[in-house]
Amino acid sequence: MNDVARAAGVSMMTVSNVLNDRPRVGEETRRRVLDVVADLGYEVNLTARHLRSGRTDTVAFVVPGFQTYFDEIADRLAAAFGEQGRHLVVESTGARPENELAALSSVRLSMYDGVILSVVGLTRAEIEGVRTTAPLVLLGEVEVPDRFDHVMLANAEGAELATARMLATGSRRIAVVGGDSEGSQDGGMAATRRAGWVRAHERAGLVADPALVAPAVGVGPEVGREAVRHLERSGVDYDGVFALTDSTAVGVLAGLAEAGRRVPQDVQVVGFDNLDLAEFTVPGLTSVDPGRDAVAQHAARLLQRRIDGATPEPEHVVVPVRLVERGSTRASQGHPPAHREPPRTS
Amino acid sequence: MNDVARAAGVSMMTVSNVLNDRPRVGEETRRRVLDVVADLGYEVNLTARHLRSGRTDTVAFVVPGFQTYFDEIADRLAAAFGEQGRHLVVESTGARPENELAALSSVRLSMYDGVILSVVGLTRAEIEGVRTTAPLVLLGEVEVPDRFDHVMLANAEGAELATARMLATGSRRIAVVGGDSEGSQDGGMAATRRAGWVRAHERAGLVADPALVAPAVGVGPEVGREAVRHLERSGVDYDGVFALTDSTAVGVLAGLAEAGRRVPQDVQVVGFDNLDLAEFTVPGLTSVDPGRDAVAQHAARLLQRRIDGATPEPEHVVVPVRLVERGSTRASQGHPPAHREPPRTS
DNA sequence: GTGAAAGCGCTAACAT
DNA sequence: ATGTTAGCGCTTTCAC
Repeated sequence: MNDVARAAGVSMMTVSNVLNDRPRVGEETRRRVLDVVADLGYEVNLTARHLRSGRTDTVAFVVPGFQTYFDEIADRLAAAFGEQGRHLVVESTGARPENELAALSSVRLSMYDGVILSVVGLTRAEIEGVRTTAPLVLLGEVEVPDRFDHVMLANAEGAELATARMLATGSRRIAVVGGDSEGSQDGGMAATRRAGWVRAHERAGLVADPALVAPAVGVGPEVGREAVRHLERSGVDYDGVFALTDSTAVGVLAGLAEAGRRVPQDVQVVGFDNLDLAEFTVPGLTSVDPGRDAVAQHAARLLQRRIDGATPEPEHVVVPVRLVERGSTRASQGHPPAHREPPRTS
Repeated sequence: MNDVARAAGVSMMTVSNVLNDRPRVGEETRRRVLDVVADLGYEVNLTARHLRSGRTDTVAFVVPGFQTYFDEIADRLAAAFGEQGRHLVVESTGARPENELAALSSVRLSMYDGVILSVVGLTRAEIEGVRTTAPLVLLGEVEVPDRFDHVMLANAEGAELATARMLATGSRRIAVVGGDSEGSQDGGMAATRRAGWVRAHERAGLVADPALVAPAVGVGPEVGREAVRHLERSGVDYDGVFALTDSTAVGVLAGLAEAGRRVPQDVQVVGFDNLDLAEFTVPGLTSVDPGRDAVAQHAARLLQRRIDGATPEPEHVVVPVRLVERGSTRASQGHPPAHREPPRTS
């Protein structure tokens, strides 16, 4: 930068001003500086800028693993922050609580203008211990202390919706399949969604059979297929499956196919997340849509206001869910649902 | 850090030495410093360290989009670099060439100890213009100048393998479905894989029908489903589909299901990438396995030696592929294939 | 509209 | 084994 300044016959300060599009620079000076910059191929050192100004123009999205669900959110976040000239980087904790905690340390936080952390493994107490004033938004289906901004899904409601839907079209033995991410704590996503499954039964005057809860760890398709295999082996009677995530549901569909069960005639299936993929399974997967757009939008908004330096009341957003119906559930009689997609035509 | 030094009664340099696990510090001094650090809750400023030392302990993986294919590579890269105490961050270019170029600018490169860039949209000429000595490894199915390290797949061979497999079990009208990522250049992945499809026909003494090439842009499932719909509408005869990516193949399977075509009896399907998902489609998807482990391993290795400061001859690695057979292709007679997975049992 | 001085927090190099 | 000096490249502050 010194070189540029000298070559342009100005001070470093003027070069800095030009490069940052600051107003009080003469038009001619600006041209000259830019020419020299182009000539010399000069590029600012972002690290030095960061050290001096505290700004990185980069936001981190820290996820438990590189997965489709987070991909779809990351895309939206990247778009939101891109509009304001900020970069998004994605980091993975590998679902290890110690890495989640590390992401909350000032060390890592200081690398970014702000951080959006998807929490799965930390206890409330561990989060409680976090001392930071850096812009931070928590995402995820766990309890977090009041003083943090937090975006989560209406998990219980979604699970209830999914279960009720299958009950409404005749299923009476609905298995719950799937668990939490590996390394996650109790009281997280799985427990909450299972509670929704129970409540749907209660509301219908039925009793959910605990034998139909497949204990499992993990959110991937292996979990779904294994659970179905287990159900088949154990000879338990079932005519519906609520998969805690779409990814698991994909495994459930594979398991049912290999067992020769027809979907939805013999067994109805509903997932949770409404991944883009849900439209392309065979049959199409009825799924709880968590409003990913809303999740990303809220997260971006909450982080933005922290970055802007405001210290508002922390917000705890619960994003509403809806059910998107596809071929893995039987057509419901009478009142057509709001969001059934048009039937596929050849 | 100054505070820590003072409180511990030592100089900043000693604190720095302790924090960096450098050898020449007395055991007692080390204890005392660490105590004070814990007491004061001091944490190093990574930016300052970076500015001074030039080291960030962070490596970037720049991808065209947050997608399953790259997720699976990112996981492996994160593991590889994690072992050496480096962080991996993933950035997306949105498949926009200008962003790929930006990732290659010194500005961005200087943020990281090294960068692995997955190229889809840049022309050879554009890459040629890149002047950088920063540790950089290029990934992807495009031509790149000799002076860069580059890891790519055996695309043509894989496509040939896929096509030949369907020819061997009776398909004679094999459609090619899928395109390049949006924003990518000609001569990339799609062209190369289509060439493999042609060559497989030639080797079998057959002629590939250009009418069976579905012109398409994009690598997602929509592309696959739309292509099948188009084939059906146009009344073209076909009894096999080579999908350029597994993601597209998933859409193909959905399209075939909605058209009432049985897989593999009426139409065989082979994909490319062997995503984890391929094991869970209905039926299971026969797919070309690009050796993701090898891709990640080579990329990590090549980047590592650059980071280590070596300036070796650039390497151009072509990772070999193999075919993993599942239910979307008919059983081959006679010589059983090396990699057919065990049949699913209930 | 432009420049000079100061310093962000750390570490390399060289003392001691 | 520990301390001193200097400076990484930029921007903030204040003066002109």
